[in-house]
Amino acid sequence: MALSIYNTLTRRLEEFAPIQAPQVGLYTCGPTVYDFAHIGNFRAYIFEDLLRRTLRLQGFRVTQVMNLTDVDDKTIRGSQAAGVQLDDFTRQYKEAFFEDLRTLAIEPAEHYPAATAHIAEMIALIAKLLAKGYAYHSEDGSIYFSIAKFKPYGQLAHLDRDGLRSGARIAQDEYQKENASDFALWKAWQAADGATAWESPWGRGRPGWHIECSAMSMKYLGKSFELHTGGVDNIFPHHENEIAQSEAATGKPFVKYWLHCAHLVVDGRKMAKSAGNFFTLRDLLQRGYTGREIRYALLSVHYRQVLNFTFEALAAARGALKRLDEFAEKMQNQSPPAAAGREFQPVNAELQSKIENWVAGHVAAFTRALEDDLNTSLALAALFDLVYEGNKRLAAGALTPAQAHQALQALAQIDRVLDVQPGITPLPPQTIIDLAQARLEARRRKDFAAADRLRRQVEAQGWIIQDTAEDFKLKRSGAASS
RNA sequence: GGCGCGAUAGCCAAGCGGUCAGGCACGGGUCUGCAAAACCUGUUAGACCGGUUCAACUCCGGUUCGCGCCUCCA
Repeated sequence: MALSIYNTLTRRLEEFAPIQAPQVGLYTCGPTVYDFAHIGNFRAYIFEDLLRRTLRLQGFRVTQVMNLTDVDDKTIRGSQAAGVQLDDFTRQYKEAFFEDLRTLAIEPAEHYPAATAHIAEMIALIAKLLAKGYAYHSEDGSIYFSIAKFKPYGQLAHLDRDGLRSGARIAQDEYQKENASDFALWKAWQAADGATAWESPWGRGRPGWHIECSAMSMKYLGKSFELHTGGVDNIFPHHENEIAQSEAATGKPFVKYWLHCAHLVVDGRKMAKSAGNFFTLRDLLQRGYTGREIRYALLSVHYRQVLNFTFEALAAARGALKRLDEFAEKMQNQSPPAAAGREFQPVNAELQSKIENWVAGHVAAFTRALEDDLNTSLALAALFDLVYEGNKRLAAGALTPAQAHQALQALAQIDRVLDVQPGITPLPPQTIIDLAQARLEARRRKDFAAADRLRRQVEAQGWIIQDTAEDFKLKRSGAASS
């Protein structure tokens, strides 16, 4: 089965077919680096990570580009408020962004072009649009794109010009434009811009927002490429304008598949600083949640569904991961010693085929779910079916070491996409180990009162003792995670 | 007004015209000194009104409610 994805352009589920397999160009709209990114942003980046990993699993060679918007109204305003140069202001948020990506196990893209490093490319693109008659000068020296000149305008958002006009807000600089829906390619310098300005053939100024994505995506991925993604709010006007600029300039189709993820709400309401339900990744880490828990929570809902982010959902993610961790550990303990290092020898061909039937079936179901427009909810169900069946066999004493090893390999395969790293349990501090050891000794003396007291001490510090036949295991409890 | 999305059990969340989604939480049981984990087992569904059909949570129409976008918010 092939990968099918929902294309915003056609509003249909389509089979994914690259322009020139196995190469795939993927442009993902990145952050505006004026503040720490919030979990809504990360929902989009995790969706893009999922897409990227799924494509790679399918054997495609992905070249991903994620832009960094480091010049716009907000970054300029922020740098001025902070009293520092624009570069210095945005640098700290760029660094924070990459740190957050690592926390969430988001695979790095191949390119992270910054807008300020591509002014020349943008100027060249604008010059081309002027030369072809798609753009015009306004009185103040800005350059606007004329949507009236680009007939297919509205194809992505499925808006017609009447629809645009009737509901459009009145832009402050509307009097500068021929049409209220025209958008800026180049903004003439204003006093509010301070020192932030570049020379252009049309005087000092700075680029409009949309032009950076056209210029940079085509620079790194070519005039036509496969995939372009972002949040649903980007459909209009940002992506619509990108199409207009790019196709007007090149005369070629810009992007084959447009994918957009739905928004995230918190407690059923739109996330807003004023509503007190606004969270950055850092806020959540401070509250004791881990990157993998947040990653799991964001991954567990289909990308085109509005995701209701709650602390209850994070608790559920923690519980689900615990189940995966326990499973991975059991399978490790049951695996043949040799399997840790190298390939083991299956007992015989008949056994081998049985193993593949039950383990591989779940992996196939997982893959099939992803191929169905990245249906992670369904994919996770397949994963937990594997867990359930493995546990059941183990409890029945019917799980051979070879099968346990197969289950582990399946888990590893699935985790190439999920990357929640099941089975990696943190080492307890020595004080906890000492307490648990003391309890074991009390238990062996049958001094259960002392043993229970020691157990409670360990639990108070966020650890759980699990007795085994020989000694004990230590697990983090959900209550006091870090 | 325009474009679009949704309503499934205590919470989160899928597929499917008839047959177990899955996770979290909760009840009972097995196991355990007690636990934990695991297994067995149980409880709570398809907003509302019509229609199509032998059969609708699933298809069609309508109603209600909620949400997103409509010029620089992922």
